[in-house]
Amino acid sequence: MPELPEVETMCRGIAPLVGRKIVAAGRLPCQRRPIAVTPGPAGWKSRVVGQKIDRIDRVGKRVVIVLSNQERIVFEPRMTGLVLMAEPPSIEHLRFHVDVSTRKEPLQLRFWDRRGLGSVRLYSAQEFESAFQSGKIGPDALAVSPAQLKECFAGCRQSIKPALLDQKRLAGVGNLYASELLFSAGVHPAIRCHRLTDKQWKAIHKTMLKVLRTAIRYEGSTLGDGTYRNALNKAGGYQNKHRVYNREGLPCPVCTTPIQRFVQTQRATFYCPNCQADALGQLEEPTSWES
DNA sequence: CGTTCAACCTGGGCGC
DNA sequence: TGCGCCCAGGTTGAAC
Repeated sequence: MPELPEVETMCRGIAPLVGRKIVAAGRLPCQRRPIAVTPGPAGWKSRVVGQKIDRIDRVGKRVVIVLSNQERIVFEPRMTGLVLMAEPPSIEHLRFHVDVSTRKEPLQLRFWDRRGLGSVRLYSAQEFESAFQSGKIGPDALAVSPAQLKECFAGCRQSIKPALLDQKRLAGVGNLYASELLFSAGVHPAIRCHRLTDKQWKAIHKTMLKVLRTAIRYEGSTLGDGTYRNALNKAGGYQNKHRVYNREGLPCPVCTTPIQRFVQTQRATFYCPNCQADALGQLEEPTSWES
């Protein structure tokens, strides 16, 4: 679930931890398969306890805790992981925690993950540098200029929607926001990158920033299963603003044409066949993306 | 090299 | 009520 807006909300939610000192860290006993923690919990204590939290960064869809010794704790929520300071939705899915000291009362930083596809990893400064250097992950979706955005997809012949999900090209956009931003840009999700006009790239850039920033303001999207929560275990609000995602058959908010759903590289895509029509004839294979 | 697909997991929703 | 199947915000690595 968590895409850029949700992960950004997690980062902002745990900002009160900055400047405080870690007093304990470890994987909690869990009846489920334990979350992937690298290195093993035993190796954590000597490297983490006593360190101050200098800063909290976001790298694409990951939360990065920067410690005073320059090591990094990286939370990768994947589909259902949550970074919490509040009580978790259910205790049996709580798989990792860090206790952080404070003058008044202790705070806890927890990683909760229902499906357990996420991970927690501790990196040395050097390991972090090489793991997230350019080439391994693209520039952040909120930080690119229109020209840089186009450059991210230079030479790409893939359809735009699945291409937007490629974190090596551009970091942060996921399945939900890809559909939403292409709708706002009026661009058909199956048009191949190399056929997009400069005007369309500019529209994609503009609507990408707008959609992501607005979603951050609403603290992300909590879908029907209610899994996504901010750091204080509160649901987001952007799901009420979705214009095409999960709205198959419902009227387009602009033209009332029924929203359509189809599958691209195993992921659901939602779009309006009227607002995102192939007006410029850029779809070379008109039937390949159907059904 | 690009793309396709199964796999990693849990649980909600649906049809029968 | 229950069972089986399909679906889900992401990512990886193997197989074409």
